[in-house]
Amino acid sequence: MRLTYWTDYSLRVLIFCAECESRHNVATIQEIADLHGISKSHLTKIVMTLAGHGYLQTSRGRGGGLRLGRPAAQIVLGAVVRLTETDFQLVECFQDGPSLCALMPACHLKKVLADALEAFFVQLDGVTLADLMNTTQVQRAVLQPIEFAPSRARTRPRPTP
Amino acid sequence: MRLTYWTDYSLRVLIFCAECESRHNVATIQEIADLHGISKSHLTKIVMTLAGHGYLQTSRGRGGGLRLGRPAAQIVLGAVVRLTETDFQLVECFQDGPSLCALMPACHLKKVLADALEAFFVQLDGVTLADLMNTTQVQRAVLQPIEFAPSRARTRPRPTP
DNA sequence: TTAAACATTCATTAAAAATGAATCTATTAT
DNA sequence: ATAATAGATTCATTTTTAATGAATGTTTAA
Repeated sequence: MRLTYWTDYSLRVLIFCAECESRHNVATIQEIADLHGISKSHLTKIVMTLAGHGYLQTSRGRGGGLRLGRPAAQIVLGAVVRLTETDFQLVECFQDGPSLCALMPACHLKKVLADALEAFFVQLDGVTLADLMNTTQVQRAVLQPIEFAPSRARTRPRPTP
Repeated sequence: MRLTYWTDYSLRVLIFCAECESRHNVATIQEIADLHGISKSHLTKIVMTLAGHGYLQTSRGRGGGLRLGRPAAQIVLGAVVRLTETDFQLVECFQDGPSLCALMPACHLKKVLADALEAFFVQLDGVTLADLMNTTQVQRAVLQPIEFAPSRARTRPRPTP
């Protein structure tokens, strides 16, 4: 039960751009990539997805860069996550088509889990990018990237059952 | 944003056992494995985890098998999923220790996502195994495994962004 | 006209989940 | 007793897919 780093970075890009926006600045892919210690080309793909759906406006050439495609207050987190995350098949029975699980179409599990997932998004739908920015600390982080982001710790500990 | 098949099968085992329970039967790992087309040894590990936490009682030897460790009405889905799913790090900033994301500890993202996750579980905490069994269709599926479970379709389509 | 910055394509790596083979141990029906 | 049944354990492997970067192309403004 994770979100992907794709989604993670998508959100970070938006947060970064929202802060730049408030300073009437443009952000660049390079500087965001540097801030988080990932490659420009990888982050570009993430940016392109966001731009393709109107969350960002990009401009090329000198002085180019990224700005929000709409006001931060109109960027709903639930919508972003639904976009960047592509796989919501919580369990097998979420799949369309002929039932794969031998218990299907018997049990209520699918509906129960779908409701839970819905509750997850209802919560996120109540938050906009602007809500995330109500702190001066973000500003500081964007203004002065204090330390280079260390290499990610990717270990997912699985406690012995 | 998936649950693991580990969790999926865990739930199926409980559903199966709940149905057997209502018929004063014991289930065996072998028959559940056969029903879903997976190996006995793999399913055994899943069963052992559930048994180790009191959700199942196992008995060896002839006539042995599985029964619920407590009444179905007392088995809360949220608790089961919290047990079987081991990784709830939605995004990197969920990690303990020194902040990895350069925006930390600035933004509210962690709290927002944690709230959404909480909403997910609140929903699941409102459902018990017994709630899943309120259908005669489950009974039928357990009684007459009509067709052998086909090999799983594991493809996760990722729509081109 | 050059440097900056977005854009695209291709290939690779790494992390984890998913899974099974083989084997051991306990229990009970005969 | 003992053979058959069924859970329990260990070890290794396979699959999947996310994560990532190299290399290269295209646009635009200074």
